[in-house]
Amino acid sequence: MTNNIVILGRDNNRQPACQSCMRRTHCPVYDQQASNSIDQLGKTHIAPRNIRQGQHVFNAGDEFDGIYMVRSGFFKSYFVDADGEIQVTGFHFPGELFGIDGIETGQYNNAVEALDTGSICKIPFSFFTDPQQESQDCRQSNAQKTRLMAAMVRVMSKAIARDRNLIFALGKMNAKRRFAAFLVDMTERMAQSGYSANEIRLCMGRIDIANYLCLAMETVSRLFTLFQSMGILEIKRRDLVITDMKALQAIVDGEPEAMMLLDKAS
Amino acid sequence: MTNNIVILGRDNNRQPACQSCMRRTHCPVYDQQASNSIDQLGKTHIAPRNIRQGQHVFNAGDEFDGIYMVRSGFFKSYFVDADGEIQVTGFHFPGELFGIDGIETGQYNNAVEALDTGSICKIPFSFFTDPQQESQDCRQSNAQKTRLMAAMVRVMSKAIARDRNLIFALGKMNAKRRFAAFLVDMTERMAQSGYSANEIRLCMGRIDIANYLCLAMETVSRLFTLFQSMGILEIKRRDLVITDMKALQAIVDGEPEAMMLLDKAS
DNA sequence: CGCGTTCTTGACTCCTATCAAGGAACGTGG
DNA sequence: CCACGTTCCTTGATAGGAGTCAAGAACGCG
Repeated sequence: MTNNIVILGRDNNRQPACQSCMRRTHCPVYDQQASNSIDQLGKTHIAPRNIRQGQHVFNAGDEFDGIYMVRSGFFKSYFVDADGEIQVTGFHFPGELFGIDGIETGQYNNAVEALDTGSICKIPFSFFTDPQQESQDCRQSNAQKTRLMAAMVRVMSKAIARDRNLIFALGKMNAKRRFAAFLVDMTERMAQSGYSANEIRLCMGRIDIANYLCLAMETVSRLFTLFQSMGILEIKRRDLVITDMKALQAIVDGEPEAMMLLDKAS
Repeated sequence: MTNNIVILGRDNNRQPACQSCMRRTHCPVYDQQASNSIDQLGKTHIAPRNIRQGQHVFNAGDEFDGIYMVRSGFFKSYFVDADGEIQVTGFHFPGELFGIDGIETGQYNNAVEALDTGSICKIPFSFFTDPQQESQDCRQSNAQKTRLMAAMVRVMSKAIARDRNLIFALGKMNAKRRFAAFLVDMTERMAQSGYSANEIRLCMGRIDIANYLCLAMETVSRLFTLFQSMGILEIKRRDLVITDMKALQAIVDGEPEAMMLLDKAS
């Protein structure tokens, strides 16, 4: 059951998976400028892997051996603290990368679990450390290594920026604002992944949302109800429609009028 | 007043600053294996700069042009949010690096301010992007670039790990535990910087501590008093002596007995 | 010494967690 | 198709932790 790797497009000998990948524009390996080296990469290394709901891409403590890209489906990262409690550290949408943490320690710090059926690509660590094996020419190797390293720095930089936002949210925002910020983040990233921004199906349950935002599940539920009563959104189980994005953004920005309205509605 | 750059050791023509730097073992530029290339670096680029209390190393929004190492003194990072409120994002001790954030956006996201008089080294961004200018040989250039990139990845990785800890602290710890974790972190890093671990002089005021931990200043003050009444520490203004490190660690770990004692003492 | 800054302490309020119960959706098996 | 159990979600009542407001104390500096 653990070995469910499927190499798409191999049986019928089509072009390598990378060429036809919907997410190639976001991929640090795929380079539009130099498509022939990519062919080689695509053929030799990048094989999508299908994952079913609840299955783990990797567990915390597993040896670090590359970063991953989401081709389809939704994933969550979490770790288990000393007390044995789960802490959700992020959600991953199609086109996004994960698994960069732990490059320093040599093992992943988080577990990553599929929220529904999806598929992912692994970019092996060897791509970053010894791209020489792909090309013996020093100059070309150098360029490629630099490009991949730059990609990695970009991923880490984004991770840092995202973490900083979360720190700010956890520390300085109250529950309402934090929740609003979460919704805006979700809609923006859904839109970036090619979905509708206003009408989305949340891929995670209330418990995961609450855990991620460091709130009680009941609080999250109440906030959905409150926002709905204010005409900001419509929620039915996991189906979400944002009806007043402007108001939502005003809450995120902490605009006094918006907060007043919120307090009155409570 | 802004141009207070001092190039140490230039007037009397001694060996380059890097060679005699107390913090060279922590420096990503200084490489024990290849000292001759370092000589070159030290002579051409790395010049310590003195900073007085309250002065800024850089401001948020300044163009990113390198990362910094603390040679002496203490610094704090902070940014100003949309509401105009300050958020302290970290403290920097001798031997530590800062300024890595914003490499992606091309400008620093945080301002960094000296908490007392100190000195810093800037490692110019060009070191990371074009080390060719240091050596024309492709192979050597490649090796050097890889080393520096690896160093940068290491710094970013550490920043991510530190941020994750803070996220966990903000989200899942109550004020007492968070405060205890802060004290442990401070003592550990002071020890790493070569100071005593038990007896330290806090380089920042209550307001900065409170802001960093996302607590009210009054709460921080009360916690000092509480911990002192329990015999865990002695505090007099900014002079701190940890008298029971074991108990402090027990609070950080959230051990039930320790928390019980805390609640009773409140 | 007087003044401003920094820190401490007290009283009170409010936000959010917790505890508890009920309701709605979903899968499964009869 | 319905009964059933399970999971997920909602809603209400209560309590506690940390923030806020306010006043006073200690320290440093001119």
